[in-house]
Amino acid sequence: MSSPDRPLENADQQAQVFERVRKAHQMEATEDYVELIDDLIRTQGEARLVEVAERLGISQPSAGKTISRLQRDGYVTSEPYRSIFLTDKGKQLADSSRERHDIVFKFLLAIGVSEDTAKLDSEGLEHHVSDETLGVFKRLIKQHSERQAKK
Amino acid sequence: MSSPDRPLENADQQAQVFERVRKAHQMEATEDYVELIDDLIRTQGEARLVEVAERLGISQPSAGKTISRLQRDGYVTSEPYRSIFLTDKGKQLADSSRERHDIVFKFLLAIGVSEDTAKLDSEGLEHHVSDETLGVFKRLIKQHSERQAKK
DNA sequence: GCATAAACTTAGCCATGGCTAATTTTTGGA
DNA sequence: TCCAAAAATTAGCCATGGCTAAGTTTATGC
Ligand SMILES: [Mn+2]
Ligand SMILES: [Mn+2]
Ligand SMILES: [Mn+2]
Ligand SMILES: [Mn+2]
Repeated sequence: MSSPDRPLENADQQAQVFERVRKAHQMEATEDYVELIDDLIRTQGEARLVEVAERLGISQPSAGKTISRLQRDGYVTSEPYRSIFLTDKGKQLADSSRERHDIVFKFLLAIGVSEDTAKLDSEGLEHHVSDETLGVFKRLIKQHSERQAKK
Repeated sequence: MSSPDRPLENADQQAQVFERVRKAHQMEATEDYVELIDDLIRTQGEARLVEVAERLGISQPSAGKTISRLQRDGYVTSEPYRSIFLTDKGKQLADSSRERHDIVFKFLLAIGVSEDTAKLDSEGLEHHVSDETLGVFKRLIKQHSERQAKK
């Protein structure tokens, strides 16, 4: 019942792979928050903590603590009891995160995954896709839409 | 410079998406550890903490603490100063994790991603791929290998 | 305009997963 | 055999990201 013998790869190389995943996870909350805050500002005119917490499915104090960290790290500004604003740095990260998220989502649709599943999977996948892979995704999205147009 | 107006989705739905990502992250360390431990047992005859830590790129105490948790949760057994063994539950998780990891890796190769990037990306992506998406990946891997054979 | 409700903050708890320094146990070579 | 090196453990630190309970501020509706 054993799989084919994969020889172990070099230990250092493998360590670098795991290190990269840890780095991605470090940025994950930041990316999801700024993307969500930007969405709320666009559609509601402002981003309130209560709405951020509700959409993330966590408590207000939990969301508030992370917002404080984002402020500390220069992604957002916010005065006590007021709504949340993105800094330039935060807006830039929101834009690039949304773009990447959209590409992953559309790619999943293009290869035949359902809307619901694509929405679920892309929320986690987006943070682990390299630029190289993203480029391949974009190419296949384009091919798919061209195929659709021709039909 | 604004993107097309995406209306906000339902808050509850969105919360469920994020909740699913949090669940996936809860399992992530467990899956990576049991997969690695299984690889070490297959190729080295045993899994030593020193090797687990080296390959994850973390300190021995950090790896040891997580191994304790895996033991507490029934994935591994290990006596003090001895090597690490997988329980049936751990072996099953290792097998299914490796299988999923391999599918993601081979899928990336099939769509034209380089070996190095596929190795990097698949280590993070694997934990966020649903069964539905995995099925699509498998289909496309098969199509690709058939195309290769025909050529 | 005032009372109540909603929003937010504060305080304090917990688990996970990193770390270093110091100690203990095991192992292997002279 | 025994001693030094390697492996593992213990202790104690930290950041992140969850939580609840309780208090404060702001907004709302009568
Ligand atoms: Mn996103
Ligand atoms: Mn996300
Ligand atoms: Mn894996
Ligand atoms: Mn992994």
